[in-house]
Amino acid sequence: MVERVQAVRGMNDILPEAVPWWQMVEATAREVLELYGYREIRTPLVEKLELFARSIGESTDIVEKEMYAFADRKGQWLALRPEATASVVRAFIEHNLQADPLARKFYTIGPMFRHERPQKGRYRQFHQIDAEVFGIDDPLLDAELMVMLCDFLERIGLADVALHINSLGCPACRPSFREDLKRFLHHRAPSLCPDCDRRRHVNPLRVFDCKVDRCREALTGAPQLLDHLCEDCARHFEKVQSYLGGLGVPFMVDPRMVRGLDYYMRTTFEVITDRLGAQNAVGGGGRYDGLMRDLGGPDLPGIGFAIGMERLILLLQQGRSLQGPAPEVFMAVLGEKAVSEAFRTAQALRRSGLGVEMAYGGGSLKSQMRRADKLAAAYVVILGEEELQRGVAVVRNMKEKSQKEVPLSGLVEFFSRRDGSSGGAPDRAQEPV
RNA sequence: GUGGGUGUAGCUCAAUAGGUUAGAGCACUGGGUUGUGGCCCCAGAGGCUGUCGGUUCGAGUCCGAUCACUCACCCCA
Repeated sequence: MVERVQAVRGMNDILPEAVPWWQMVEATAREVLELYGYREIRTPLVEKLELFARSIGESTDIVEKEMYAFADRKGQWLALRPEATASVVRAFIEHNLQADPLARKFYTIGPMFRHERPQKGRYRQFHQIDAEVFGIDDPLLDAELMVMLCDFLERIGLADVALHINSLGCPACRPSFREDLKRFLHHRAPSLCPDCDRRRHVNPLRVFDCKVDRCREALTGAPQLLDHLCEDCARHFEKVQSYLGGLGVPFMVDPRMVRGLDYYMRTTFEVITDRLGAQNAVGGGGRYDGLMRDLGGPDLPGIGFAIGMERLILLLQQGRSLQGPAPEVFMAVLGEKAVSEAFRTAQALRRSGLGVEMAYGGGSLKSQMRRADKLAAAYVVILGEEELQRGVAVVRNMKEKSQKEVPLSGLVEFFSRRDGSSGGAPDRAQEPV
């Protein structure tokens, strides 16, 4: 037997059955984000490796061991994007978009790549909905961004998720806190897990979200980031909270939430679920005011988030199904002579805007009816030689189980008259059978 | 990268302590009066038991390797 080529590990096919979910999520994302003034931008999947090393951080796991990096035919180091922010910032700088007063809020939807061991909710090619805003440091925007995220999640029908927020401080206050924390961790070093013992040198803040009990205990009495915020950061964070509170958006301050990309500062946030096993973050983001400058652009503040579409859809699918498009009309044909006329009729109906499926290869009327039923067609148009001679067709309403004869020349009109209510793809989530 | 679990029909699963021709449900195809769907009944098709090697008279079953899937660590969306 011939050996079969399989898909690359961790990279999934999205089959027609699942596509309605993806389309629903994407359409809702576009609708909601544009309501808040975001405009779509599309950047390449491949960038120079350097872009990610400089933005995400050389010592982060993503850059150190998870990137799909390769040299092209001319020896230039490239990488498949592991996230979207760096690319959007790059594009903003490259096209000098700060000159365009309309270009401040962006979104992009597409695949990202990280070479991790796949597991539930974590794949090597995965998809994100990503939003970024440049040039606004008003805490009102931080709040609006989170409100928008919650608004979106609510509209697609995701209820039981929690918004966690934190502030990571800024270059004015974080370094001194970092030193305090380092000193503290130095004393507790013997009781830390090996990972954290390493982390306390490289990225001490990350010790906070270690899940090992030992480490959690060792951290009691540790200096708190939120107590060390400078005046500006403290005021900023306070305003964010008060704006959120003002709209009645439930949130939780989580001082342990530290994010894994180096560029984050001040406001960070995550949307958490307890229904996805280990991968509990459905979406997350934060402020990155120094990033654009570090990438050689103007010194503009930035903030953004990313939503993991696979995780989102896993949650939405739990116990529910979403129906795909069904044809309005199924053309059933009897006898060779009727085929051409049926084909012509189907084409005329399609041009009038109806979805039409045909009985290819003929078969008994019974089998054709069965197929129409499986496809969930609203109507079956039956054309046999007998009807053909009289210039009519039988139109059967599958739901009503009623049928009548309609002149072939009047078919398009017949369907256009009852258009509006019956037409269109059913797009509603349904309970399982 | 590290550990655990699982690979039998398109899907979900069976197959007594190794023992003849590997079964069932769903799905699929055809039929149950001539040209009418869902329910029901009948029939049919569909598998080198992930792959390679080993033990044995004999392997779906035991052993090893490999690949894949899966869960967890790690990391993150």
